[in-house]
Order: sequence, then C-alpha cells, then structure tokens
Amino acid sequence: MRVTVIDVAKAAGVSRTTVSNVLGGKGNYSDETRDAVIAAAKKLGYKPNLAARSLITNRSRLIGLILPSYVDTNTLTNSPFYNIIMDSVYSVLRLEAYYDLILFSVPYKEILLQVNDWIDARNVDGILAVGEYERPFMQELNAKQLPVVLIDNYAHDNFVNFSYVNSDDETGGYLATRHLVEKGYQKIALCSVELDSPLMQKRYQGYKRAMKEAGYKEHAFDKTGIPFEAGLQFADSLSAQQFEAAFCTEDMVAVGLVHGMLKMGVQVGPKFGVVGFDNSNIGRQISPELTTIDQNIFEKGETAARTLLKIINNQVQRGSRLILPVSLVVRETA
Amino acid sequence: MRVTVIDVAKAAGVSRTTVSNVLGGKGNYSDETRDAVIAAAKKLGYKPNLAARSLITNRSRLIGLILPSYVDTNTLTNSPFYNIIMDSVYSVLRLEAYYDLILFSVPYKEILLQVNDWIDARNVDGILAVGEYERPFMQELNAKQLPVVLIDNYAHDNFVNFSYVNSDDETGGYLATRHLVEKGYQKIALCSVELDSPLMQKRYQGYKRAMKEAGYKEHAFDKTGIPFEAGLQFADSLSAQQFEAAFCTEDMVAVGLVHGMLKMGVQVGPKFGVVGFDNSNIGRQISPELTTIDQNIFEKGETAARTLLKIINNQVQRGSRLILPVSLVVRETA
DNA sequence: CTGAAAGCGCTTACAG
DNA sequence: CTGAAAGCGCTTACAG
Repeated sequence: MRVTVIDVAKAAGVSRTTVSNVLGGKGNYSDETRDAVIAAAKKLGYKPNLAARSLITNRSRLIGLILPSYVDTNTLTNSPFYNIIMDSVYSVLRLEAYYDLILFSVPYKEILLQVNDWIDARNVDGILAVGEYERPFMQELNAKQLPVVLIDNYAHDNFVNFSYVNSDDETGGYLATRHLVEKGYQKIALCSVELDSPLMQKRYQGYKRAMKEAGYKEHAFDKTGIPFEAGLQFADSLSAQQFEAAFCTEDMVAVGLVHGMLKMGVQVGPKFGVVGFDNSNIGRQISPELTTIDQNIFEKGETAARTLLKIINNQVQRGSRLILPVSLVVRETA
Repeated sequence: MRVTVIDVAKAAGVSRTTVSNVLGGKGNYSDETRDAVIAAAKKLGYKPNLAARSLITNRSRLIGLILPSYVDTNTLTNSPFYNIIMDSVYSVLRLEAYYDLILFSVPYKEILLQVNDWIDARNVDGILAVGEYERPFMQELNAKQLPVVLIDNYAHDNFVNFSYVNSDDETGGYLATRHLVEKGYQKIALCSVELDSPLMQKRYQGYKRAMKEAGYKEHAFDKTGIPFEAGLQFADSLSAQQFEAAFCTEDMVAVGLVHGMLKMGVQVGPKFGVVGFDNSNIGRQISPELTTIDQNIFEKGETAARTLLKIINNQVQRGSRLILPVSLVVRETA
C-alpha cells in the first residue's frame, strides 16, 4: 500500500541505507546514486513516515503550544491575544521550519493530570507556553529536560530549562495611566480580569506609579470571567461612582467598558477616558477607536518561536530572559 | 531513559503482550494480572509512545484541520469564524476524544504542493476542511481514501470519501435582505469579499430573491483582501452613491462598513441599515450592535467534528450532506 | 489466561 | 562510496 524506503531502494537499485542518506542529505554518495534515488522517490510518490522517523531519531518535529483556558474553554474565540500568538508561532514554526503544533488548551484544573502525560506521549521537541501555571506543573515540565519558552510568565524560579519572553508591562501601565493624567482626567480607575496574576500586577504597578506621581488616589476593579463581559459590568460600577477614566489591563476589557458606557449614553473620549492594553485589531474596529498600549503581539510570538527553534538546534543556550518594549498608541477613547 | 512497555512487563512479572493487552483493554487476563500491570505502570510513570503505536496500528490519533489563508496568512487574527471553528472542533476532538489537531493553513498557492504530502507524512486519521479548494487538490485528497468532512464547501463532485456540513446560506441571504426591505430601506446593496466563491454565491442568491420579491434593483459590491478593510472601503462607495442599506455576506465586512459610516458621521441604523452574516462575538461588541444572520458556528464545528469521529469509528457512512438552519438576529444596525 | 515472535518504516553505527 | 544488521516502542496474530 504505502510506498516505503524499501520500495524506493528497489526501484533505484540501491540499499535503503543509501536512500535514507540521500533523502536526509547525510553521508556520502555519488551524483548518479543521488539522482537515481531522487528520481525513484519522485516516481513512486514516496513520502516519509514521520512516526517511524520519530521512533528512531527521538525527534518528532512536534511543538507543544500551551494556552490557558477560560471557563468555557473557548480560548480562541474570547481572546484576540491568543489568536495572534497562534498565527505568529505558526508562521515561524510551521511555515518556515516545518514543525507542527500540538495545541494543549485544557481547563486549568486538569492541566496537571493531562498535559504532562500528553507531552510525553507525543514526544514533542519543545514547548511554548503562554501565561502562568501552577507550580507543581511547572516543576514537572522543567524536569522533562525539554526546551521550554514561556510567554508572559513572571514566575521566575530556578527553572534551568525555561526561557522567558515578556513585555515591559510595568512601563505599559505607567504610560497608559500617565496619558490619562495628561489628558486631564483625575478620578482614574484600573480595571482588570485576574488582577492577582503576576502579569496584571506589573501593569497595576505601572498604574500605581503614575497615579502616585500625579498625586491621585488609586482605585482597582477586578473580576474573573470573560474579559468583554467584565468590561460591561465595570461600566455600571464606574459610572455609579463618578469615575472620569479607566486604564484597562487588556483590550477586551476596554472594549466591554466602552460598549457599556456608550449604552448609558456616555460620550467616551471627551467625557470618559479609556486606555486599553494589547493593541489588538478590535481596537481599530470599534467606534470610537481605542487608545491603547501596543505590545506587538505578533513579534512577541515570532520571537518566542525563534528562540525555541534556536534552543532545539543548539544555537543558543536555555535560560534567556527577554523583555520587549511597549508604546502608547493614541486614538479616540483618550 | 524512557519507561517502556518492557519495563512495565518486568516490574509486573508478565510479558509485554499482557501489558499491552491490559493497557489497551483488549484480550483476556485475570484480575490479579490487571492490577499488577496497572500498579507497575503507575509506579514507573509509564506513558505510551504514540509514534510507536501509530507505526503498528496505522492510526495516529491525529486529525488534519485545513483552513484557507488570507494574503498575510494570519487566518486566525483576521477572521472570528475560524476561531470559533477551531474552538469547537478542539472541544470535541481533543477534549472529548483525545485526538490532536494538525493545522494546515498554508497560502493558497502552495496547498497543492505541500498539504497533501504533509497529510501523508503525519498519517492523519481524518481531515476536516473549511471552505473551497482547487479541484486537483480535492481529487488527490479524495484519492487518499481518508475520511474527510467539509465545512462550507459547495463543490459537490463525485467525491465518495467526503461528507459535507453547510448552513442554509441562501435562506440567510434572503432573511437578511427581506429584513432590510421590511424596515423600509429601498436602495440596498450587497457587499462581499470573494463574491465569486460558491458559498458567497448562495448568500447572493438569497439577496437577489428578496430584492426581486420587493421589486428593487440589485447592486453587488465585491473586493478581495481582509474583510474589515474591504468594509471600510465599501462605506465610501455606498455613501457616494446614496445607498440606504447593505447586506454584508460576513460580519467582519459589516463591522468595517459600520465603522466607515460612523466615521463619516452617518447614523448607522436609522439613516443607514446594515445586516451581517455569521453572528460572531464582535457583532455584540461594537456600537451600534450588529443585526446579523446567526449560523451557529460553534455547533457547526461540533457537528462536523462528531461526523468525522463517527466515520473514523465506522458508526456512520461517508458521503452525508447536512444543511444547518440559520436565523435572523435583530439588533441595532437595522 | 499468558508469552514468544514478527513486524510497522525508518536511521544509525559499523564494516567493507 | 555503499550495504547488512540492529533497533526505536509498540501491537497483533498465533501457539500453548
């Protein structure tokens, strides 16, 4: 049925060792042998069986991509951030380097039980993980000796197999808040989902620094759940308490907040300032357009993917820590 | 290094055949044997090597998911539709049935050259494909004898290995347009991206039917590229030509159109009617909220995934053709 | 109820 | 420059 290396060997009149060498570009062989093998492989429509190759080389050309999940597990639907990460990682790992991605996106509680086993079962060559995870899970992950690149993870333990790619979240929070201050808003809230995570804490710190600098009192609002829905609910609270502006720690919260405010007839921008964080597409798609912090998510994903590739190919050491710059993008909501 | 079936066999004092039988739940064995094997496997931390299993069973527990790509290959970033499909497919195939997804999302031109080879190399157990593809590619795909489920594909050739899941696109176009007619708009345009695709033609036909019924003249606008950007440009044309409303064949085009209109100061809803198609999240996130056609994308993806599973497990025949109903969701833009 | 043997398709030392 | 042999980790007839 399937065309194997033996079939090609027969057709080319050589051994399967030679076929393997030619197709893998290893060892020595004459030009004629090479041409004969390539011609035979093409004629028969030979395609290597990656599972068989994986068994002998112990390399699967599979990368595990771990994404955190929301309550309803619809990670991609509810967060543009992960979409961009997936697109950028895919463009580097699959389209450039011919690795396939295995997506691990299971509800939080089950991660410990399932993902680690699944990683072993699929024998992945490396791991890309976004966000924070429970410590025991990270310890097991580190113990696998696998190359791991972490995006937006601040839990810097002594994990020698991990490399980190982060953005300058503290500065982002600062720039966002300072912009609101400069625009003349005074009663400025911070709105977040999962504020107690290390990532959101960084953005929170930036907010606090700017508020302190301005001599204003800080107010933090936090919720769990779907970011857009949280934003909608913040609109009610903020309006009731006469706030003038808000820094939202992610764009989708800001989008929900803007939507809620507009619904109440509040003129977002002139009457109520909003700054988001991410600079995802949706910020340009709503009206008024969202002022936000650009963290260049696509480049972040690319960088993480390239770092992982280099570690796998032994071109670079594990354990690097990279912090990418952020910038303020002024549009219409503040 | 790695714990194998042999290690477990030794520890349990049985043969590896028995280990395989117990762990696979096949064959006969005594209760004591079973307990001994399970205890040994657990103690040693045994995890099966899926590549080895695949080699012998010729089943990979891998499903290929083929998505069309836009010019910039950022499929997920630019279209909520694919996000929902991925989430729904993942929830059924991975979380329920323990299959992993291999994502094939390559630029259109290269599909023929790369994807078919890659499918063979990974030895996937089945294919889920969204959208239309070139005929030679489909022929090769059909020739593989693999179970294939197609979403939103209207090219009904004699492909015996394909099953189809579609929505009632013609009715959707009709409902959208009739709603605009009933609301009193008269000069109603159709705005689309890739209007010549069979899918968009169906929606177009529904539009035509409703326009004919009302005795109105039809006007179709078409563009290629990113849907949101196309929508923005449609706003200029439609405004210049004094149109009163538009049916957009997908939500992202509608979002762009609404955005462009608002930018020109047009009061969307009262002064200019817009109806989209998809009912993706963003329709509820913009202001005014989008009136649209709900095609229940999540359920569509689930249905396609379950159909594929059943075919793989020989519980159902290949070649089914399912058309899911659509409905009008009235919100603020018309 | 249990085990010895064969084999899936490939690559990697090794010998010539 | 080329090939015979071993082996990756697993499952599946088959024999007892």
